[in-house]
Amino acid sequence: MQDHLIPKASIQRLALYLRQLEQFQRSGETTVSSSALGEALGLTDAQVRKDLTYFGQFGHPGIGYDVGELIPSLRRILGIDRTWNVALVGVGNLGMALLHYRGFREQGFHVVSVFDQDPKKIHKEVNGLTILPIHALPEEVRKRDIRLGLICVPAESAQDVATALAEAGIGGILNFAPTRVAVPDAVSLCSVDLALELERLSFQVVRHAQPHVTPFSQDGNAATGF
Amino acid sequence: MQDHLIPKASIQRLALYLRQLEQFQRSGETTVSSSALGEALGLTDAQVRKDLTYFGQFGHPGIGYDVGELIPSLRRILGIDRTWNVALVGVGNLGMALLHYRGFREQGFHVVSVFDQDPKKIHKEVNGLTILPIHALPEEVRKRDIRLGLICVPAESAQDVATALAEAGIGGILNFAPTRVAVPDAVSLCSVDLALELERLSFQVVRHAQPHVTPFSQDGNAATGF
DNA sequence: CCTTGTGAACGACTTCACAGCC
DNA sequence: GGCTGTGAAGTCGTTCACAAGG
Repeated sequence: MQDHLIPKASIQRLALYLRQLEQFQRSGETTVSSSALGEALGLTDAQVRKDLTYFGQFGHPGIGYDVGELIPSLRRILGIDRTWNVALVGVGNLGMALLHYRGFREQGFHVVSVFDQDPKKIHKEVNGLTILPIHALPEEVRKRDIRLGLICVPAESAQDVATALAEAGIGGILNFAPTRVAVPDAVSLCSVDLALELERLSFQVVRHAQPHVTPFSQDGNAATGF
Repeated sequence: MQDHLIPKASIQRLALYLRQLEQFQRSGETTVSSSALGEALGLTDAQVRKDLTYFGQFGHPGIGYDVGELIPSLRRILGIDRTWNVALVGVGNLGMALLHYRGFREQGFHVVSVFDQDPKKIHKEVNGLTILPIHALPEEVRKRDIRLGLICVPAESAQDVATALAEAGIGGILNFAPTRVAVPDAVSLCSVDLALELERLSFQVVRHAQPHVTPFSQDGNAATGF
């Protein structure tokens, strides 16, 4: 409804809260206060409360937040209360790694199709999946109900792949190629540039600098005064 | 000098500018205006100028920025006008991938030592490097002048590894484990949580939402009206 | 006592708009 | 005409501080 009044930064932190709540749950906590949650993540209590109230009224005054109640709520809001079928394009070093990475499947993201343009790789098997040529994308997306795509190709081909994914009707793209790609409005886009992260780290070290102590170079610094 | 007046967001964009400038250089451009640079990255011209002037006076009024002049300046500022020796801890799927990832070496980051705690892996060779036990860290760091560490272990061991790296005297850590780690002030920290990125993407798709069109889930959206 | 939820105050970042220079 | 560098204005996000509830 009033989506766009929600600060992007707050949205970014949602998944972070979920992570931490799951950790609290494993430790046997049944209830958590905004200050406990904030402290664990390097955020203020006010920040936590404000963020959460953008998405609903989850707290119980005098008590805090019920862990077993908040976790499913956040999962539903994030859209991960179900599984997502994912296509992976580019079976190089990085693509191969992501294909084997367990963290994705644990969160309900299933890589169900892999693509590459190298004729030497096409039709080979990796991790139980047959590598397909890019032109098979539209059909696979339809047949397997694929909603997300991972771009793991070199920078030069990233835009072409993004366009192909968009035309195949994908909903969102996670781009690992070290370049900016443009997509139609109907497609959501996130990017992770691994070398870029190291460069930022390098800068911090050179400056003897203080860090942002957070997932995603986002934020949530606490013990550090930059 | 007056480091901390520089917005963190501007610092984050520095490496982005460098990327784009290198692309312009490959296309044969010798000079670039703030608006051209901004457009390519989804930023306003004013933003670009303001960001760059935090670090020096690089522009030529009436002309723009000299590509061949700005690139080395940015590289020096970022601290990547030389190579960095890097230690990688955790040779699982992700660690293995990052070890083979060319993007790091291309930017001057050399993985020179790899560590794991699994006795079955120790002393095996990967990519020309012998896997060492964690307790060999301090000596390796000293002998090989290692300044940066990559944490590619599961969440449970991430904090221990971070502590070990810090104690070995490393300058900066790039954490890929899906958990928050604490480090002493003397150590810089960046984190990349791959599954978290997918969760954020999932949210955007579910909301039919608009994206941040940028590296690093940071920012720089342009053609998209969130 | 303990907590949450929230307007109001504050601070940080971005954009505007123009002076100065090529 | 072109462009950059920069104070001033504006916008956005965070923190404060307190009313209301357990």
